[in-house]
Amino acid sequence: MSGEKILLVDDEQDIVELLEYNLRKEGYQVRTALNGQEALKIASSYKPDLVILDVMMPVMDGMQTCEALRKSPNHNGVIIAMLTARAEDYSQIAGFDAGADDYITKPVKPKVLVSRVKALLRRGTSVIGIPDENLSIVINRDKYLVIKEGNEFNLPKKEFELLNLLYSQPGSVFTRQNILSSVWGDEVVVGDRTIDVHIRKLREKLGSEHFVTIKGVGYKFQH
Amino acid sequence: MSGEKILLVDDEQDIVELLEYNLRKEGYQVRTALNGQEALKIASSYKPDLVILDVMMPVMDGMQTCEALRKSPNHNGVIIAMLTARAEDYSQIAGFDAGADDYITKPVKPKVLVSRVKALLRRGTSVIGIPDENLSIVINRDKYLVIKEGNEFNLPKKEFELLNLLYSQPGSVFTRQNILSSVWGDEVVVGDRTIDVHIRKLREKLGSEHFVTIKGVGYKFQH
DNA sequence: CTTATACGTTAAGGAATTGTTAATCCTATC
DNA sequence: GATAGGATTAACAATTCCTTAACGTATAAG
Repeated sequence: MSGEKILLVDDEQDIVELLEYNLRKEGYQVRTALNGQEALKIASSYKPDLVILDVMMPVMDGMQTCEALRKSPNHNGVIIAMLTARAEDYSQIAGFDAGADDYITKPVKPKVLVSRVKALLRRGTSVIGIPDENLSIVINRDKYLVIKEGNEFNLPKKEFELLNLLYSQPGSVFTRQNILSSVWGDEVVVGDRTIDVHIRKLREKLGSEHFVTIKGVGYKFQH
Repeated sequence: MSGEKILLVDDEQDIVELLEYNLRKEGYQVRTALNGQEALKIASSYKPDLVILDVMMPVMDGMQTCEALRKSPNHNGVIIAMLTARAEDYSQIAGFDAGADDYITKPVKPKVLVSRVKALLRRGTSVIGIPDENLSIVINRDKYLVIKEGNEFNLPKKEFELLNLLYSQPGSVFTRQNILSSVWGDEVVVGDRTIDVHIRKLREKLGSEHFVTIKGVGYKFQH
């Protein structure tokens, strides 16, 4: 048994206990949280492989939590499963769009959940990368900080978000369209050269070797 | 649009057509089969990235097909989603035990299926990135990279897309017409020598042994 | 051998995309 | 409402890449 780490987040104590018991029985490490805020706090030190998130929660709901996790570079590659009582389409789609990997409807029987978890982790483990070692550039999203070779930088908002996006999947190309909708949002219209100018500033501050242009396609970050 | 290959297997013609239409609209390549036996036959040449399998089918059901696919070394890493009208637990578990990656209950609305497919492939593509040792040339579409004997190449857009097309079905011949409409699009008109020049550049960079001319017909890629 | 047809090669021009700079427009904060 | 830092734009430069034209080569048919 591999003992992958699972973070289980639901505001209903009964459900949490039931599912926790069943997951532990299968050999997983389990920690729990009662809302999204608590979940994020735990996740930052616990580094779970899989997060099971209830959609309906007080304080911070599953969707918000999911987005927060996806945006955080500390949780790169984490698998997220959403748990909800509502089987309606729009909520499923919203869940996936927030970056969830799976969507499980409540009530869920323990055996079913365990099966689902197994399937997710089976796929996931091959993805989970080698831990980052001496990376020259590190992002601290909480503090809105970039650390390059020990020196801290304070980037302006847009630059930071652009960096954060590219950094979230180092090596992968983001199209201009991707970048626009992630950093600027779909409704905003900005000129053609706006992205370039921000890229330029990042190159100036962090070194142009990290930002690769794929002409006609987009940009990517590399360490 | 990435154009991953999906094999859709269901014995109900109506459902197949509906889902096929919706998946194609999202830019996926789709082929269909009406039972498991047919599915295996198609899969062996088509090499799908994702197989969507109905559980209840004549001739060879989804479970058997799933197991067969998992056992076959030709379909290493393929993602399998099961589709069934029954939401009961035991069938879900049986499905997962046969090695399915996801489980979708019918009736499924097209939008929901598409979301599910996206989530599955999102996770899947990052797995595909691990180079297959035996292959001298590997394409990583996310990173817009070609890896030849461990060395990474950054190809210009058109060259990359041409390679990507030929590479999608190694050994199969693509006619000039095929190539033009896939890489350049149907409305664009380009001169007679344009394709040749791009092929030449690919041969220069990756070795001419990989690009075979079939005179009067077209080109094919071979490892 | 000649001719026709399809593909190969090369280099140059132009088209398209991106880089750069500086000025201007915002927006939050005092 | 003044100010400062950030965001955006416009104009132009630079670069890369795509396409083409012209010519070369190969193969098969008459």
